[in-house]
Amino acid sequence: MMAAESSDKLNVSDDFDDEDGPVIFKRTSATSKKNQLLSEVKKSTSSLDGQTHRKSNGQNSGLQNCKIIPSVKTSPTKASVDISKASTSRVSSSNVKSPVANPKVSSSGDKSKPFSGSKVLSDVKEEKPSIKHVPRGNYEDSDDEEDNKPLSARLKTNSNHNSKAAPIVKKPIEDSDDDDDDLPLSARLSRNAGTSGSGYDHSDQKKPLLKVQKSHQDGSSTSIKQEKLVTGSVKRPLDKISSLNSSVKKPKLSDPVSSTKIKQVPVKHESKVDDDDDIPISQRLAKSSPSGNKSSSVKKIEKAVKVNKSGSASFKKQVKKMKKSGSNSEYSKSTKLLPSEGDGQKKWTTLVHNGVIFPPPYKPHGIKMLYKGKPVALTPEQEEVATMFAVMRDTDYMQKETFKSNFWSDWRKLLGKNHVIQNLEGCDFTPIYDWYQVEKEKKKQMSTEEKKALKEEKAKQEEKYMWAIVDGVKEKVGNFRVEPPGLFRGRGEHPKMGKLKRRIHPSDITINIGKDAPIPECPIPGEKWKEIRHDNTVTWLAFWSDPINPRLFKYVFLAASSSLKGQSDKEKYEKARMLKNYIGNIRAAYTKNFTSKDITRRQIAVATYLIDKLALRAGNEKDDDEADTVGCCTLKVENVTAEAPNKLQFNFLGKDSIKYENTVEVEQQVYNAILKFQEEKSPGDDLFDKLDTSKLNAHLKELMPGLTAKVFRTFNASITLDDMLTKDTKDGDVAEKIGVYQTANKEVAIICNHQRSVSKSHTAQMSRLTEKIAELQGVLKHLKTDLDRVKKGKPPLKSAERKRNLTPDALDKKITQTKAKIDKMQRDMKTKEDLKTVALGTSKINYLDPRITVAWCKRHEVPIEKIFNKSLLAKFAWAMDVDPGFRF
DNA sequence: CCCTTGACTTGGATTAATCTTC
DNA sequence: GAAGATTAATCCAAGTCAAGGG
Repeated sequence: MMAAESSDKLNVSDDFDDEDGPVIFKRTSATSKKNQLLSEVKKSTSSLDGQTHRKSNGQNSGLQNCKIIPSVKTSPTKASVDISKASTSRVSSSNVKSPVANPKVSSSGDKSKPFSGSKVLSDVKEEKPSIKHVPRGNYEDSDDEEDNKPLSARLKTNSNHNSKAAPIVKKPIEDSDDDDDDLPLSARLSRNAGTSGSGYDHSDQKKPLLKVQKSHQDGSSTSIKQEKLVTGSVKRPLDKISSLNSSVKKPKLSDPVSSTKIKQVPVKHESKVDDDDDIPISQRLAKSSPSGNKSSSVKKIEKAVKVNKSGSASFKKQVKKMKKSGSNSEYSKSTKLLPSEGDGQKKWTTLVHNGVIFPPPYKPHGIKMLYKGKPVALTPEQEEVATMFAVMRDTDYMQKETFKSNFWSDWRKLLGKNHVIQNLEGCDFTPIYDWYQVEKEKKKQMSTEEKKALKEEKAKQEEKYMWAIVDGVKEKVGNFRVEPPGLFRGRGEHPKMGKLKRRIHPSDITINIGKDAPIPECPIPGEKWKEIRHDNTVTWLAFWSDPINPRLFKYVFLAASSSLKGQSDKEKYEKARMLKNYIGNIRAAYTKNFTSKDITRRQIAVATYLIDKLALRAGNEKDDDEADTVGCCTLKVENVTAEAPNKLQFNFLGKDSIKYENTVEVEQQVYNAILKFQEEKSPGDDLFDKLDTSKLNAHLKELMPGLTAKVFRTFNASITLDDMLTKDTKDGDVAEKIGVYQTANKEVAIICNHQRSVSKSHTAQMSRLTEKIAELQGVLKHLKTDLDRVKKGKPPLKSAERKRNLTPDALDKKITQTKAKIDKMQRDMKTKEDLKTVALGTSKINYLDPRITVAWCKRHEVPIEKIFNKSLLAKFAWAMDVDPGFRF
């Protein structure tokens, strides 16, 4: 077997690896092309580049993409693309300007700090502004600058909305009265007045935010000079393009694609929704919705497709072939179809991959567990499950009755009714547990060489599953390993915890692959796949149904670094940025509805307010066989406690059963509305009884194309980061700047309630640090004494080990050093304590527009690697060449 | 509409790899 | 160089939201 396998492997890898043809970095979209072109050129140019670690295999174009891309190139593509949708906002705008800006900026940049910053900004903005359709155009600049307004001012504005807001505006606000609209709502109103429960104290953190009032300009100015260094030139195409593609997806209403079609849609909405007011804001605001769809043409047929260095001839050939036939024909076809159709749903043209890999079969260990003190022989199947349980002895699932009883019920099915083992209480798994500990120890004791060899062996086996070729580009596959059997570990009080998650076989798996691609060989001899599909409207490569909940599926997708994922990631952020242009009106609209007589409207208004201000999740309904957690729409009466005069105390379990505790000051009308919603209800009743996520999102969509509840979280997180970085970054060394970044990151994590459990060793670590500090303080004291004595001509105190005679100067220096060391330790200790329950990673991965970070790094000469690790760099390859002046 | 299905994003914990320290 | 700490990668559960069917 082994032999056979390995040989297979070899072949495969060969396939991927050979050739050398032009290395293709990206997939065939317009974007990628450009990148490719330039990549070579730029290579050494940009500093970023230099720093990034390039992968040897080249496949990871990501980094390389960062390079500069000639903006020019893009236009052609675009132009063609847009024809039909010329009207769409984003698209058109993008074509036009941006490229220009940079150069000038850089030149002026050096000196005039204050201004340079704004210049940069302006170009950036230009992107949007130019677009006529886009709601409110260039105000961004001003906005940015004004975020600094004192809280009070903002608050005021905010409240003002009531009166003024009323009519929804027809056009995108030119009057941007509230410049601070862009700010997260939280910033505007003093948020947590109270304290937050156990978690962390929100109040502290926010305050700083509010307080700061300096101007942003300095920040940007400095950055500018950098631009040259870093990027070298003007680019930005990526951005634009992205915007092009971005909104597309499932455009439905918003999809500008077919302008004709679209028109009708709006109308419909109007009548439907607003009663009092009139037209849905969205219509008014955005007359033409954004989104350009990437026309099929864009996709174009990349003939040149080759896998980077890999790809055996045969493989390659296949690919090529497919491409031709497939994409070409499709392409032409699609163009003819209705505009919207074409690519609308199409996610890829050719797709080649090798399927999935299965966990090894169970190897019985033969250790006998005890039942009522006596050894019991188990069949391998029974033993396997017993072992899963035995091994979990140290986890706290063992204290949960649900876990144990679910386990027992499933295990008993394997044992059979008449088995000697009649109950779990009589079972003693210790022998198995001990055996497992020994195995673990053995593994740990292996020499480094052995470990390495083992690792390599595994890598070799998996190599062929790690990659897929999508439209001719080699991309990493995210999770190609089928989940091994185990006991289900639900979070929180999950009713199904402890149930046996059975082994998955090939016959459970559906493979999705290109029509012309070879069907992956089933890795388990004698078995076969459940089904083969060729569905290019989805991105999954394989799926099986979840053994715990058969209504759900487990999918195999491409990795985050793939351009398919990157593209949608970018679209997500573009949508959130779009919200920035609508948020003023949205706030005005919901504020007005706080007092609507229509209770549904009022609930929608209040819910939207909470989502905006607190970044709550939407809150879909859940089944009884899931943990009982809530989001905004599913909040219960008991989850919100009113505290006169205008505070609300939230306390509930959110996603993953993470506790959300927060007390915030809210608009008086919101406070009143909540009281009203709670009237005559029991604690367990729904607070928003007239609402659910689909109604809420349907409403949001009327306010802005594509808007849904989750967009607010992205928006809130990213705008907060952008704002804090701009405000708080000062001149200083890199470490200080990174500190600013971390502070902002932490703020975002707190807003999003991203928590982590404190590590077991936390307390120990803290006390160790305390000890060390005390020790150093002792040293310091001695040094001081010595210094005094030396000055008086006396010899230092004996202390043998301690230094011999030192000059006063030397002692002085030592004292200073020691003090610094103590200081640093104390600071480290504080941040450690502060962050013990805060998870910074989640927001970095999912909520913070990487372009904010990249642009900031460029402006402030912070190496991007200090902020993004390798996988983040790969994931955010699409953001690397952002203009240094980029603002969210 | 409402409910179910399907597909994709988000998220904390676990595990593996790497860096620090004594 | 091993123990400890940190960080990165992996794992897989748990959300969000669109769409389809009745």
